[in-house]
Amino acid sequence: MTKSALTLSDCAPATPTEPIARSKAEDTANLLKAVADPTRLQILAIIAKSAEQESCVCDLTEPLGLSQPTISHHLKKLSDVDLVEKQRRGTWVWYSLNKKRWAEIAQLFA
Amino acid sequence: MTKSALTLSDCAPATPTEPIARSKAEDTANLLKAVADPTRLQILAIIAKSAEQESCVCDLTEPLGLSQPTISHHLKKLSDVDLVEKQRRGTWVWYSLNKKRWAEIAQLFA
DNA sequence: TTAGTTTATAGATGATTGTCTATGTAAGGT
DNA sequence: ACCTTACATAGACAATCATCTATAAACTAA
Repeated sequence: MTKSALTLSDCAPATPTEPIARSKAEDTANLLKAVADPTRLQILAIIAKSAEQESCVCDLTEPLGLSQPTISHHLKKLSDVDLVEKQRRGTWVWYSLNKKRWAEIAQLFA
Repeated sequence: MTKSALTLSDCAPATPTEPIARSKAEDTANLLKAVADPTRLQILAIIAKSAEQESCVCDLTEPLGLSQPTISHHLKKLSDVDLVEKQRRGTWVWYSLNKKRWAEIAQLFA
């Protein structure tokens, strides 16, 4: 069998290792769920486009037209799967992309 | 500004084109939602691994331990975003990957 | 300490989703 | 025609989720 373009082979349940494959599929799904939301895609795009490749919460509320707690909620989702990193500088918290994690997603579809 | 690794730039809301960027982000999110589910990841992996790179519904129910309607439901989700293609041969319906669509996802994270 | 600013958390709510059972539809065989 | 097999659709239900308002927490500056 030739190697397929799909790099999700381990998600397939071979009978003896079924629970392992399932939990791996769940991990991957959790990561993808974090990016499978229009608002979070916009957040990531804004961060990537911004001058220093980082944004604070207050930079995001106005362009996205959402409340501050909602933005914080989305950033937490992204942070929970390690797709963004946060850094406090004084009163502000700056969020930036974790490019390594981003590349891991790309690898899933390579 | 150098080109970033993020290829989702159009999701960022530049003030005058905000609704357009939003709808593009929604389209992308819909595509990603289709793969952001552990069962559907397993389905895709099983199809990719199988001999002729295609599976019928009945090939999936047992290894995944789910009912036939549930499998059909997931295949419809994948089919709705054009990630799998269906082909009826007699009583069976064979599902295969749409590799072009798969590559489009890869491109999002390139 | 007090006030002001920025971010996080808690709780509520309506919408979406993954799953099931029950039933319908399509195709093949007797 | 009838039965069987494979798949799709409809409806129900519990769980998850995106959003809001209200409030707490962290930090700065007088």
